[in-house]
Amino acid sequence: MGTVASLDGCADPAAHPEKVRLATANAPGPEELGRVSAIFKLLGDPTRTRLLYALLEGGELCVCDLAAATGTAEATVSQSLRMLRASAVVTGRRDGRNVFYRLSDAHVRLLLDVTREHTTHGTTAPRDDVR
Amino acid sequence: MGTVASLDGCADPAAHPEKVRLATANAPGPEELGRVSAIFKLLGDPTRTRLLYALLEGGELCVCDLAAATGTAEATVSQSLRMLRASAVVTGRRDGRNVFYRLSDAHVRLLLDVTREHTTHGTTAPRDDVR
DNA sequence: CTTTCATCTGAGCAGATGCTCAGATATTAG
DNA sequence: CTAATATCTGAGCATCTGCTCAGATGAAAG
Repeated sequence: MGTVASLDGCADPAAHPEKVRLATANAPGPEELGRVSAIFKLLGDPTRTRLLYALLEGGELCVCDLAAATGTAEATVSQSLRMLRASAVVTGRRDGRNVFYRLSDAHVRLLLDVTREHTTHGTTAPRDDVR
Repeated sequence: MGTVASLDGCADPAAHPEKVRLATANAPGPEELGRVSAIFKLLGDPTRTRLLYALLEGGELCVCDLAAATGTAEATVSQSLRMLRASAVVTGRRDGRNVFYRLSDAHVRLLLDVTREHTTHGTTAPRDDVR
């Protein structure tokens, strides 16, 4: 049989065991993967995305400012911010009766920038060119 | 009345109209925002996240390889890839009976890298330190 | 042509998600 | 103290989402 490196065909478990092993070995473990996809899921809701871009542009805003800037009910904003805060996407700072929120760190800003650029002049044209 | 720049209090529509205007002006429009959050939503499902990190590490894999590498049914993998392809997150290339997928561009790789780093040694410790 | 294999697709269902509403909590003003 | 304001929270519901299953499609082999 020999160990032919690259042969197509997809039986047993997989066609390219080496690559598969490489992928499984270096990929994030279950827990880390959970955290990562949780972050993305948070950014994946339009309401929360709106809030985050408002913070990206506005710098630091309180709940009612965010509500006004995004056209969202304050209760909704508050709940959204709670989730974002729980995953350290945003950070809250209390000042009197207001709580001011901002993006937590440069990572988050980078994510927002990169993705916006990707969709703007990216490869984002909906395609289905495989077949 | 004068134009006092920064006064707390949150009536009328907002407490800090200037920042609000800044945020609303520079933020992505409805359509762009839809595309952006759609991208994030795609990355926010654990199954799809797994697939993407497998591609990030493995380079280029066919459907059955991805199924094996991620422990996911092939039908599920195929459907996930269809969504990812529709938003140009991955790209498919047919070779014989196999279809090989890879991450579309550097933007996607950057997103995966940045987020993984963010969760690893990031500010990601779940906190609720506002109150 | 028929068979085989890899991939794709549609339907149906269990589970998750976000918004709204009403009320609680916290902080400052009088 | 009480009143007022900003933010937070829990419950309920309408909606969406992803997985599974069965069958279709496309490409190569006999």
